[in-house]
Amino acid sequence: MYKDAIVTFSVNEVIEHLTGLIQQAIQETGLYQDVIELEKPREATHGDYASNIALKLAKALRKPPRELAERILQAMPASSWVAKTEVAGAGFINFYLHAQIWPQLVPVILQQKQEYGKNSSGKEQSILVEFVSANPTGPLHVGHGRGAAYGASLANILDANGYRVWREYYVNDAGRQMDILALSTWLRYLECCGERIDFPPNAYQGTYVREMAEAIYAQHARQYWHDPANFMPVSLSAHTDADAHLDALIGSAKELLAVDYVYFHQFALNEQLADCRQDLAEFGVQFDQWFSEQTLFDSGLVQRTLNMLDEQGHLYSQDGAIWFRSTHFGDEKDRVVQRENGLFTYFASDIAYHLYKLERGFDRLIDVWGADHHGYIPRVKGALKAIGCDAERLTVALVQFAVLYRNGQKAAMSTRSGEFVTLRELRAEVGNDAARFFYVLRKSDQHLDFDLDLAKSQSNDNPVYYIQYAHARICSVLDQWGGDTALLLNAEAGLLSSEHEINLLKTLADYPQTVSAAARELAPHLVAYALKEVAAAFHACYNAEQFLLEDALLREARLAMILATRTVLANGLTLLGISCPTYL
RNA sequence: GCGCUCGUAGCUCAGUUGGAUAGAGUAUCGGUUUCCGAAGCCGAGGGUCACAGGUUCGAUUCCUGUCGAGCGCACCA
Repeated sequence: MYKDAIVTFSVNEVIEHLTGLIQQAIQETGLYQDVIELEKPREATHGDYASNIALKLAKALRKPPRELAERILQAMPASSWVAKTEVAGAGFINFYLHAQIWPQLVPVILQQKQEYGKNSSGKEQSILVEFVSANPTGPLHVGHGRGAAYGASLANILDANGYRVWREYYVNDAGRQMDILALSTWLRYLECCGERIDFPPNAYQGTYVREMAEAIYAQHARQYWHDPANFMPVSLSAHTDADAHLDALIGSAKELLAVDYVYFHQFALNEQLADCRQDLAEFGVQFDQWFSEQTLFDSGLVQRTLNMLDEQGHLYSQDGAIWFRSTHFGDEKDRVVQRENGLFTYFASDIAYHLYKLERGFDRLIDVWGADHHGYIPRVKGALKAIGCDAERLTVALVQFAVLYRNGQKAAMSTRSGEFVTLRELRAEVGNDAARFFYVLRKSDQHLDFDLDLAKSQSNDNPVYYIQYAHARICSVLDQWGGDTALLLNAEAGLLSSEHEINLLKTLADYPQTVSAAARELAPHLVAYALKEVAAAFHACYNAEQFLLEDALLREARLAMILATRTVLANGLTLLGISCPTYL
């Protein structure tokens, strides 16, 4: 019986117990309040938990809150968990718990191990998290890195909350940007052939394009050569529209190369996708599926989606294009789905993509987008509504771009110009762990100032080491002890009673609530902050108490406590995709 | 011009159904190791929560306005 009590002990239980006490007291006094709130006071001097119930009731009853609080307290049944109650401040009821309830948590954590902190609130609902989804037209940069770190951590957190999570990367392999990349590669290839090319300024400038061209030239020599005079008769002049010029070049390339154009297109796509995949894998970011935009066209789904919209009367023609009447669904203007030249817009395939996500049976969709796409939300949700889907099932999580600072100045970031810091460079400089942690330490919708010089020169000051150091310290102590950690499950945790010990145990007790809050708010940064709290409580305890004592009972109790601490640190770091080193 | 997101300590940021004396890191200053890892711990100073109104027992939090910042307003993705 005692054993059962141990196994189920949690903060949830404590909170339910306390709200139950309040509930009983309220009924006893003949009052009524449907929702009973319990909060953790900021100040330790305000108890372990506090209720504002009297303040809430005061308004309706037109009585002084302190007087109501006193009445409620009088009627409250006694509890073996509660050491003291008091009325404080404007009319708060503060609860002070017996410190001895917290050590009960230690064997719970030691038993649950990597399961500690998880819950089943997701009820096996399936949820698709789409993130990164950068165009495969060049290396990932540090802005993509933030979306990757956020999305991957979020997916892990949702998984820990009992959702069935599907991680997906949407590959934009069908659009104009890919054509520009294919063209860029071919032009660089012609340079390899010895031609002098007037390389368009709005084509991809990065050195990786040259590298692809060189690889193709090394393998196929002049097989794809064509005389530039045949397709670049006039260079770009002031009165020419740059985009039109680029499109004309793409058209010429397709005409001259014919099927060989597909080779360049595919080569560039495969190359960049492979690079991207490897980069993310090294960053600890894995996907269940890389979803090709092209397949939406090949399967006819885009056309079918537009037909659905058309049948409902949501499409119309104007100026030679076909428009979706998104203004009927909350958007500020109507949007083109098929251009005058017959090509579908990105929006058209995106509607099809979102429809298909729902058709695949996912209960919920989360899109992780760069915050610069926020204006895009109303039209996607509007389109879902228009084809009869529940747009509420889609949540768009916006991630602000990381703003880079180099030499105290904002660093330019443009894929086209090739002036950007890649994710790979960042990882090499500060390490995967520091990068992952730094990315999710901020609320995702906040701008992130990423000082490269600071990150590079003082990577040891990164807060991730504070947490990893706590983990390593524990490993070190347990290692010096040398005993069998499995035996610590039977330790007399009840011997833990010092202020530092209790404080540490409370941070461990809070961890499951953090995991569920992080899922509810789609906020991995909550986990990062909670881990800092755990580490801080541990470091303080470490400096105040000795672990490797002569007294076997107390020694094992404390070792059990730090083993539990290590478990929580490891569980949290794992959610954030950060390693748990045994030494630093 | 319109829309979205923001404005918290010198700096970078937490603070979530509105709660008590607004917190942490960093930087600055002062302590701390014959002892399990000092990448640690303990302490000090540092604030008109951009500004002005409003809602109420109570506002950093909700509403309105002003100022300031970023982003968006394509037959690009």
